[in-house]
Amino acid sequence: MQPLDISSYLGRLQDYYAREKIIPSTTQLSMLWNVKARSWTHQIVQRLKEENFLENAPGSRLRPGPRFFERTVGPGVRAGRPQQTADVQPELLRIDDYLIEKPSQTILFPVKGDSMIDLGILEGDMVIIERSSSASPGEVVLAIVDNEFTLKVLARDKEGYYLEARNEARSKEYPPIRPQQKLEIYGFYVGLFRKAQVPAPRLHHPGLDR
Amino acid sequence: MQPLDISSYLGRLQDYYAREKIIPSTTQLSMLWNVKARSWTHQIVQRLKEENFLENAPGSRLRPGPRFFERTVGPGVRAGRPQQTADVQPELLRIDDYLIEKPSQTILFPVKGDSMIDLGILEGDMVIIERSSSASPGEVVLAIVDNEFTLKVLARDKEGYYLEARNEARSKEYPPIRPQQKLEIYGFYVGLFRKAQVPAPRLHHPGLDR
DNA sequence: TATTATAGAGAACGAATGTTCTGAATTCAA
DNA sequence: TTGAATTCAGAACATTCGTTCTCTATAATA
Repeated sequence: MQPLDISSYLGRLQDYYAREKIIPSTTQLSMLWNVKARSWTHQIVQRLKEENFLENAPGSRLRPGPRFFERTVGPGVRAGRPQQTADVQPELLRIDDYLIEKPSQTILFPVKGDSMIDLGILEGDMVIIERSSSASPGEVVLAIVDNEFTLKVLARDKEGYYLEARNEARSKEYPPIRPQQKLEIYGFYVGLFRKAQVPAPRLHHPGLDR
Repeated sequence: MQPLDISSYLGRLQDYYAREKIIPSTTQLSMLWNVKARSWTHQIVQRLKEENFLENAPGSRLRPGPRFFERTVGPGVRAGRPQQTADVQPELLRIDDYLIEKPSQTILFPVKGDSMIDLGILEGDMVIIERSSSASPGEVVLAIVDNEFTLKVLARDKEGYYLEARNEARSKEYPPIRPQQKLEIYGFYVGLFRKAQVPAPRLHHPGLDR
């Protein structure tokens, strides 16, 4: 029921917001969208508000609405190609919602070292930690050992709780950690995210290069 | 050199921003700060800009500056921990900002298989793909081979472009893929995120359990 | 006490803002 | 071909905007 194709306007605005972190005024939106009349820009904004991509902040300014940060999810990377013709409603996902359940108790930590490489946790990754002073064996936890944060798997045997690394290839370098007195748990691992490091730009590649 | 104690103003503004996700106008800032004169509000804003807590967005509006999201870690939490007093704890909602530069050209794909495990890309991860029909050798790309999406490393030799897996342990199962005719690139990998699978809940663990 | 910098108020102004109204051009089904 | 949406443009308006200027309090300093 939206005869006006709003998606191209929304896309431009989303890209703008990613750069500038602000929703501009109607006047500037007109320039961004190449719309001559502010009244028409206003109209488009109304549609975007109806669809919850935008909403009014105090002072009648605009801010991103609940759906503004939705990202489309494609099919599994080994499944078939997406059906172009069939108008399948694309699945949408908000990364933040997906990853974080309790924002107030969630903290991000950059990963150092390769002790958890077998779980696909690499140096430079950001792990998402939910604060908790307790955990169960088998969970990945952020513990405080010797005044340092360390991410390990919580384990337990007859002697009590201890911490295990997950790096089979270099297991000798990461022996189990048994706390001298008490084992302090800072939180448990709920997820991670990673920004690909840009490969060194290789110029002069005609053809397939970007 | 700042005789004016700016921190209380900043604090009110930070709280406001956490609620409303927007930096208000001078007029509304005056109300928020209980300042009668917009000129004085303007002055305070200038100081905040000098200290990089605020900055000007296009259209002479305000947006958070680089230091706006600094949070002071409470002394109780610190207690000799390896952390500075002031740490930049990014807003959790900004994971999306961190990962995605061009929202309109970005699509998420769930990963199936373990062909890229050496790069820490596991089954069940969500990879972030930026659309592009070209790429450079060495980049991780989402290509279309035999009508299927596949995530591989783009490589090139004298015979042309081909795709490589990254799974040393099972390299025989993932031989290089040489396209029969043309190699279609769908986009390139810019990052990923992962939700930890919850371990089977083990009940009745007194003490350390949650 | 006299001086001076800081903290705050008030008025004023042009520019930009959000919004509304009217009216064309275009599309599209009846 | 008629008529109705839809899409866009232009003008208009009251309000708010950021900014600047001048003018008091207050506090600290000499």
